[in-house]
Amino acid sequence: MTTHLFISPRAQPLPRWQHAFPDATLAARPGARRADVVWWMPPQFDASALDALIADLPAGTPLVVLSSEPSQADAMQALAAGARAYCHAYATPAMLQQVAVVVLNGGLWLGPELMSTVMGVASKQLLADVDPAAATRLDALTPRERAVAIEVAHGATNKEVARRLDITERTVKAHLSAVFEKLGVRDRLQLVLELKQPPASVDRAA
Amino acid sequence: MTTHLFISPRAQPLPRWQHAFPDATLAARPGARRADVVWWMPPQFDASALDALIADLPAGTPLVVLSSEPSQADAMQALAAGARAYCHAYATPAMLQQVAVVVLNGGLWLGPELMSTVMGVASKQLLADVDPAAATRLDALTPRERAVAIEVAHGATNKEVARRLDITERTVKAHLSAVFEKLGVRDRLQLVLELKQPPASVDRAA
DNA sequence: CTGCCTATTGGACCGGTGGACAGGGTCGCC
DNA sequence: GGCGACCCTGTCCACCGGTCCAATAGGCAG
Repeated sequence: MTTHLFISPRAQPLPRWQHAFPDATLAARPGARRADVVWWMPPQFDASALDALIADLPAGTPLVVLSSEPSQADAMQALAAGARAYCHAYATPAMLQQVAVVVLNGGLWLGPELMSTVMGVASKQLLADVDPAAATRLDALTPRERAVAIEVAHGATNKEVARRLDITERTVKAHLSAVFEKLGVRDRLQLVLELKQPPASVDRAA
Repeated sequence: MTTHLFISPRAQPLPRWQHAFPDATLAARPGARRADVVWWMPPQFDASALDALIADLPAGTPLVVLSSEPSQADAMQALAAGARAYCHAYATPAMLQQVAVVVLNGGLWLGPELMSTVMGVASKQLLADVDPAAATRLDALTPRERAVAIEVAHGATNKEVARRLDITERTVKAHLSAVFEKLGVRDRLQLVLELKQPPASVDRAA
């Protein structure tokens, strides 16, 4: 049985929530509650509150952000913070259940329009970003090392990498040390510079 | 009953496919077949073939791209073309079923690593549209702050910056804190990314 | 003169980082 | 079976990075 936790300042859960998930619990404020899916409906969108909420959630717990007035900007902030879905608070029970199914199975749910916007931008960016120079130098690395290197190249801390790759921070360090060694850089910052610089000029050509 | 169509050049379906979806049909070549979910496993990744395949699919039919050797670059191309999921061809039947559930409910399935990569990049890009703070540049800084920022952007440590500018390491920290604050970044790594990833212009008109 | 900004520095504090020891496991290859 | 990769985890420790608490001093606008 999957458990659902709705976090909302409102006194009563929306009827459609109960309709969709009769056994769901409701909390007025975020807490270190455990649940299979956490639904968050803030009175008004607050990025920092969302960050704090996600930080407190057990790793891997999917968060769905609900909004009575969805906006693209809010959705983006929600996704940036790590939410796995963003949808209308007054969506039909059937749709809420669909969303739950998606996030419970490791998916991302955004609704058609947002989805296409996100995918368009993301794929364009990543195609231009990961493909070119990086590949040539990264192929000396093992797949796992490469994954860590790419995360770091995007600015992630060890803790964040660990969370995203679902490994220990210690393991991240291990891979990272190997990466530094293989690429001949002294720290993560040099790694970023190495991967961002086009391969053209190898400055120690002297 | 949901119908599954596997498109693969191989003569026999993989056992795990049959295990996951006993009623699935197999086709060697793309065609205008109808199905609730289409799974495509190309002998090797081919972006144009993928485009053609998606064009022939009934609108709204989710496509899952399978790969026996997943790569981030291929995944990006698949997503750009409109695939709704990208996963390992030898994933467990349970995972394949999860993927099916996700895409059938309007979700996107990428696996944890790719997912975080995509979301990170996409949200950063889209937020830049919405949040002008992130687009702020060096001209908002005082001359001294700018000098420090540039040194750091070249990969210098605080100690190195201090030596080059002939000031105390402590002072470097002070300037840096101001820089972080003004540019809205959390640390030197984000600063480097901000300065390396230049144009604030997001050509999202398309 | 009175703020206000800028540049500079000090000390204390804490979390992030990277190296140096460890070890555990799986897999494929000889 | 051994041997070497790759992946994952652990502890200890020195160092770096960033923030918070200050303080001093010059320039500039009101």
